[in-house]
Amino acid sequence: MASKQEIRSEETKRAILTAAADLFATRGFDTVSIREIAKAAGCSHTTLYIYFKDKEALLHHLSKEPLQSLALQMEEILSKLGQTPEENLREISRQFIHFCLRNRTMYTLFFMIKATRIDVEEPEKELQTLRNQLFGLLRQAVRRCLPSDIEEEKALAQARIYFYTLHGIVGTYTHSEEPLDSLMERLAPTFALSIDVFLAGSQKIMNRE
Amino acid sequence: MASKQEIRSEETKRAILTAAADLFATRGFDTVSIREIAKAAGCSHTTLYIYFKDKEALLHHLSKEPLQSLALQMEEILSKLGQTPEENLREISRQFIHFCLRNRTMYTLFFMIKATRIDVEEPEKELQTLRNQLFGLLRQAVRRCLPSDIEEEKALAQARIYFYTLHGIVGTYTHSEEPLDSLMERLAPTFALSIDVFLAGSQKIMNRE
Amino acid sequence: MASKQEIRSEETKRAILTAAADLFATRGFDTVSIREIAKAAGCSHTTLYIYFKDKEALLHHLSKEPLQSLALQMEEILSKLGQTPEENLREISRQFIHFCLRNRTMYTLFFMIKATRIDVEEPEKELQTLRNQLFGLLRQAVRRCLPSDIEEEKALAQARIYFYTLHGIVGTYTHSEEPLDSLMERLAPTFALSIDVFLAGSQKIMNRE
Amino acid sequence: MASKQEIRSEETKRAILTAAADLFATRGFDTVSIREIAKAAGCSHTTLYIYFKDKEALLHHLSKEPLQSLALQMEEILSKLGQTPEENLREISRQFIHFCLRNRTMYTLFFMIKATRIDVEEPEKELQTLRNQLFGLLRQAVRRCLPSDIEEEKALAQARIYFYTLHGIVGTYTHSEEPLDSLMERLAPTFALSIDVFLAGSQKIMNRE
DNA sequence: GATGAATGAGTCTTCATTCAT
DNA sequence: CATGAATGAAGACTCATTCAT
Repeated sequence: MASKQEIRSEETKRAILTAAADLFATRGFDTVSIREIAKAAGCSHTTLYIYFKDKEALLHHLSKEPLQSLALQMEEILSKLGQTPEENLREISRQFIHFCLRNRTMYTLFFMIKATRIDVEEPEKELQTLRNQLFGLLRQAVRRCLPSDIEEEKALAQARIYFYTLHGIVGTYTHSEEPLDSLMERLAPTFALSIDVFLAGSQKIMNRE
Repeated sequence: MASKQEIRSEETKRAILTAAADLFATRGFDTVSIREIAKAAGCSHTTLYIYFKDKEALLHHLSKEPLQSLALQMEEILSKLGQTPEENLREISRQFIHFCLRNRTMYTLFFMIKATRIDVEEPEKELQTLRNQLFGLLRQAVRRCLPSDIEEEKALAQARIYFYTLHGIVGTYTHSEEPLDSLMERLAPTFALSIDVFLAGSQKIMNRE
Repeated sequence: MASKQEIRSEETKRAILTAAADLFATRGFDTVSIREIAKAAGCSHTTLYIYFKDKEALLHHLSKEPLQSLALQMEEILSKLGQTPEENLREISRQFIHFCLRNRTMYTLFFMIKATRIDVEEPEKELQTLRNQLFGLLRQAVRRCLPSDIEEEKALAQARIYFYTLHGIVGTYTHSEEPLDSLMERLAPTFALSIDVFLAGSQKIMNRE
Repeated sequence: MASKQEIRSEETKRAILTAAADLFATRGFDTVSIREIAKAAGCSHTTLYIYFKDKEALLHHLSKEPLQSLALQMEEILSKLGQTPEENLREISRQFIHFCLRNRTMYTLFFMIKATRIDVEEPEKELQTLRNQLFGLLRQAVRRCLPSDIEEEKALAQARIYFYTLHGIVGTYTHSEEPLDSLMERLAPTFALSIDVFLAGSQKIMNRE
């Protein structure tokens, strides 16, 4: 069905994406040149421009898919029945952290990139939307672990604190050279503990007031 | 004692450092060009090379002093009498966060730069040492808030969790364009709350076990 | 006779030529890329190479036809009976100017391109020949308006002067963005006047001597 | 007085300008690359950017001076006493043609460049002004040769026709490879004759009406 | 006959850095 | 001590063109 050409094309595109993901992840967006990506992908740098209008277009393409699948997974977890909200938050956190560490640059790009500029075009807007969606989901997960009668303001503060924890964890290891598996094995308990500490502290303080 | 020349020389050097600090802080290390620094410092770009071997050397030089003074301040706080360990940790956290947000680029450079590579020369080693020292102080401050009989391993985990919170806070706002003052006014309570949540959660969990 | 394939092929070729003529005329030879032409012609850019060796080959091909038809028209006018030589020259001038302004790029290419280099291949030679033919016709038209007994040298000088006028008119408006129709409406009288001035002046001077 | 450095700098700048003028003149603005200019000037292409912000800046710089001096010369001639208007126009024409052929690209650039766009910045405006000034001077010179009581409209038409002649002359030989001197020697009489034809014709027609 | 894939040469431009003064 | 001059390496990107299908 798919002609040889189409296959080859698909391969090249995939090679570029893989190479770019890899390089962006290890070295950051700005530092990596298009020629490097091309070389890593085993093609000429001009070929890159056939598939992606821009270095930035490449980035957007690269980020959209994983982020969407992450959002999907998160929604799934959120809608699981038979879990306490706390278990739910733990699972969602675990998964979020794992995702971010597996897609290191993505992380930098998704969460640290300068907040929405107004003059940005479509593709960037799309990303921004996805980002907001993800944050919304996390916030929801946190909200459920808090007493339902607290003020919205306070819930927001707790969500922020939770984000700090996530961001802190991910940020700490984003630039580490340790492979993902070894990292997770070594620190997964600590990450889990982080969430537990947050939950315990958060609930104690909410009740205290 | 200091000849006129020496004074002038010192002035130029200082001008360069000030300009560089300013520019790095507002626009980031990579984005700022050496010529810009020189222009801002009111001297030729070649002059820069008289005082600093490198753009990077400039950065190292730039970071040393503030970091040292930070360490000093932290030590001071740590050695304060008449404070509970918790009050102590709150104060030290406040100060650390403030410092990091005031020296945004510095922060990125000090804390996110790839952990000590072996092939690195002197100046970077020095930074690394400072960095370790700072982390040691923070760790101490956390340790004091925990029951004194817990295993070292567990204390370390709590210190890590505390770091995550700090790193998360700082990382979240490092790239924000909001001026420091407005930022602090708006979020200082949330930052404080973060520490409280950590403390409450940490202690609850330590006792539970 | 012509198979379906041949017809289709012919259509594609025509589409390319039309598109190219259009683009060259409105935007100039250098500015237009081969991919643009292909897109405008509704085919792949590689297809272009089937029909034309080169971007330049395309141009030559493109110029040949209109130039030939121009030559034809000019010959027709020249052979008209019942016109004074002056009326003849006026008509031929009008037509020449109109042609040149309708085919702006062509003009640049036909009349301003560096005179025959020796190392040039066939197609360019052909163009050169056409060009010479056209000039010959114009020269003839001028010659007829002059006293028949003047030296050849002097007639040549007058022909040159006439060319200058034509070239000047066309050159002045070749790069104008004004549409052909509006341009002609606005300036046709001036163009006609130019020829009249030339004729009047030329004859006065020829007689004076 | 001028330090060695300043001299060298001046030399380089001059070399660049000379090379650029040369290349632009022979090959046109768009076709010439900055690297070529640099190579011809015997310096690195980056050096070029020290002296000129842009390829276009280079062009503007290149054009300003000669155009100004041309304007000056023309004004001088215009204000000469003891000449008939006709002699005046002849002299001014001679000089204008000579200038344009000596500064071939300049010519293309000054007279054929797309008429004032509104969004253009300072330097281009300056050029535009100069250009207009030159045209004004020529127009004046023509005006004086015409009966003083004719309508402005008609005078303008004559000025246009005169421009066509000039433009035609210059345009015809701009791309010629013949050296200026030989060219002038060969054709100066024809050029002079062109003006005479224009004058004779123009006056005859003006009187006839 | 027609096409998508791929490329190398080339465009302008910026930057950190060195050298002679 | 300080500087202007000059450079090479590198950046993103475009284009005409060829090859295998």
